Amino acid sequence: MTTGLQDFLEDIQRVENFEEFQDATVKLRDLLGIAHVVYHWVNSVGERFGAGTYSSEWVDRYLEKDYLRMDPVIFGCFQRFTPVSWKQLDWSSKAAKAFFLDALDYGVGNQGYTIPIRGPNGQFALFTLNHNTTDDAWDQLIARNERDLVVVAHEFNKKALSFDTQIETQVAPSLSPREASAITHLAKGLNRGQAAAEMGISEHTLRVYIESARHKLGAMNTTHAVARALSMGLIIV
Amino acid sequence: MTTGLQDFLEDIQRVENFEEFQDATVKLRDLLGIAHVVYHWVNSVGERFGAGTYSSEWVDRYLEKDYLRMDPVIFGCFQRFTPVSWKQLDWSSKAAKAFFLDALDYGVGNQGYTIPIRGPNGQFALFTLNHNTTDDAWDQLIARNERDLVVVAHEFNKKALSFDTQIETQVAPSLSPREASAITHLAKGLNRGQAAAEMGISEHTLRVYIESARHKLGAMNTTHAVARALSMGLIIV
DNA sequence: ACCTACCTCGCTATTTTTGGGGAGGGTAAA
DNA sequence: TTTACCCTCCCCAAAAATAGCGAGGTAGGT
Repeated sequence: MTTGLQDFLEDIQRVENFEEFQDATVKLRDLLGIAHVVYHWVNSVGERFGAGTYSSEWVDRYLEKDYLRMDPVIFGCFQRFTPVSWKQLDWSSKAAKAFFLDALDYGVGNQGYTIPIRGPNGQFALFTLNHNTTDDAWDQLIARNERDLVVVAHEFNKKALSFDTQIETQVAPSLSPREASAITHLAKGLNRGQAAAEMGISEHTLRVYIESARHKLGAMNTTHAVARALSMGLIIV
Repeated sequence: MTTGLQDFLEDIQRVENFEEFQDATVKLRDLLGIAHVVYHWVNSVGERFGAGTYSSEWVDRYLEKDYLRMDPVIFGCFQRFTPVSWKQLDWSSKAAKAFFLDALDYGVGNQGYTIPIRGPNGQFALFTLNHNTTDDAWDQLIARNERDLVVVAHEFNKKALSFDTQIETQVAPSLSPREASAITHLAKGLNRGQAAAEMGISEHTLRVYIESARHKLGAMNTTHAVARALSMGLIIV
């Protein structure tokens, strides 16, 4: 490691509660000499957990305005695995522009670098660095720390997972092989008749699988069941 | 870095074609002194790309038997972000046991460590180390290299992405805001009436959004559209 | 031996979704 | 200015999915 990030990793591993987790984001921010460091996640039922150096006003506003659904950072990272610099993202929509200006108003810097993270049961988390500086300066900072930051992000996520017992308790229901196939075929776009033919069973039987899968998944209808199975990683389309 | 993995990272970055990519897996295997190193991915349309040291017989058999759909490694990693040792996975089902024995027959070692990777457009890739040894020896090897391996896996994935131009060309269709909301509500389990009420529009209008989203996504029905939108990361439930 | 979970098949009636066809007004880029 | 895409609303008939009831057999674990 080229910077003090190696030592910082040891620090993260010693973190034992939320306050220390929060402190770690502050420490990393100061270590890198930037404006903000933020870790936050959204799980499959929309619950949230986050820590970071954004002002609480900005966090509140973000939640209040449901920016989650128009934030290009969220959107872009949801589609990638690789870390992104914010300027690579698509800010062309009206909503995105308004969001960006609003963020600046609340003290968010113009440059950002976000590492997306995926976890169990559809966990989706982001680890973000933010600062107010020029493109060049930012690129250099990122290039210098790119590799280490991936590791740091992973360690943050590991810690966060260890806090939230819910992610353990909220265990994904297990589908039987036939249930999983049935749902998989539906997710591929087959209707019940086609799926039944594909599985070599009667449509009636297929329906029983769908129903029981629906109940296991706590879904209100087939579409919901497919969506839940997908985001819980129970099926692979 | 504690081993020669640092140097190996430089090697990966110099890789320029598939053969060199393949060679890199062999080199890493020898560097670590283990039986196998494998990188493979599955994208949202089920196409595959892989490189590694498994015998071609095993690869063929794996594809032929559609083990993809019962392999606990795939299944477990699909639900997690964190790397897993194979023995942490659930091998209790009949199918899983048979699969494991079959794998051993084809020269796959009893110990494994797999790092799941998520990419754009629902890309899902795995980076796997495999060996035939005791639990203790394996745990030690992993503990020694854990952190570096994450970085190595990322670099492999970055290279793989740079090869497959398809992942660039197969650009995810963009949904309009209303289309995205409509699909999101359906994915949450609302029916059309409820979704329309939620969005404050008539059910007829909602239907137009669903239809156009369906066409954009190339989906055969609503359930398919939701499934595609989800796996392409176009909506966040 | 019993219980549970899984797999398979059937019926009927109701509700929902889908596939066609329309129409008008707005915004934004070319 | 034209073109294109987005948002909004409407009707109708056919197809599909759902809710509710039923049945029986197999395999595994306590």
